[in-house]
Amino acid sequence: MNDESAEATQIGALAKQLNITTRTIRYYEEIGLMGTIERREGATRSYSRDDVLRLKFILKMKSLGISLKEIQELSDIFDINDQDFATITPKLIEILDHHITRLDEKMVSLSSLRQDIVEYRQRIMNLLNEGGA
Amino acid sequence: MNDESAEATQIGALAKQLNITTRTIRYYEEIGLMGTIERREGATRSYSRDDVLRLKFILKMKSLGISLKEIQELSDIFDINDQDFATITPKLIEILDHHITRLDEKMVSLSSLRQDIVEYRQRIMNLLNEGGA
DNA sequence: TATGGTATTAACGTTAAGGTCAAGTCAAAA
DNA sequence: TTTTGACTTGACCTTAACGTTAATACCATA
Repeated sequence: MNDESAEATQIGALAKQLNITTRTIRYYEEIGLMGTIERREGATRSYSRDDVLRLKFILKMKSLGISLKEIQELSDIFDINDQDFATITPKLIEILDHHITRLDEKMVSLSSLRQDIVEYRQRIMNLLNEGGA
Repeated sequence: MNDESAEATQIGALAKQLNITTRTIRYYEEIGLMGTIERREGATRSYSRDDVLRLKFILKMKSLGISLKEIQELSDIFDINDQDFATITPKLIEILDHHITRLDEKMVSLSSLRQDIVEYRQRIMNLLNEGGA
């Protein structure tokens, strides 16, 4: 029960806590999303409180529909600036704004698609009625 | 210039006409979307007017966001009923309606996602302002 | 006859985000 | 001592809709 291990978590417990699989956590590390994770006795990953916060942040972004590739951009800034909140915030805002714009575009596109389908559906119904009359 | 070849098209010309690639046309045949295509001299595909109509229908469905898998359901009915319009129409309408429903759900979901992002964005801005004050 | 243009099939490559083995290590418990 | 349970890396599998390349064949033209 020393100060260091008191906070440190292993991958299995962390996965359970966040309701994801260990594969997912390792994958995020694999693609460079998690920075460097310390190893116990050189093998087992040991997650510090900061690591956990970072992972939670990644999951939060994901839940907002941000792709892992985009999260990587933020993650890079995390690495460079060592979690300086004021530094990453502008980039974060930028990404969120960009995403909002994309969502707006997507909704317009879906709405137009819906209209097309409804019209096509109507034409088919008309054809069917003409044929039956 | 006999009656049969007058209508028949080769794959390259057809692709150019519809602005898709030959690979796409062969792929549709590969996954059973196109039924059986006749071969000239046993090798080269020869597309009849009906084949072209069928391909155009597939592209129309695709442009409405219907997946190839869903189009297959219709295609199966095409094969069984030999292009009987009145027979495939109910299924077509059903698929279109289903798709409209899915679009509606998707739009609701995107809208809610947008709300989440806006709120998260706001919280970040607040944090930044508090930190700066 | 050589070249160019079209066609054919087969089969691997691509993207995203992990899932699913396989085979191995290591420590605690029975 | 053997088994269990957690961890490790590596590597192939998945979905959709084709793209791309390879190797081959046919036909017409210069």
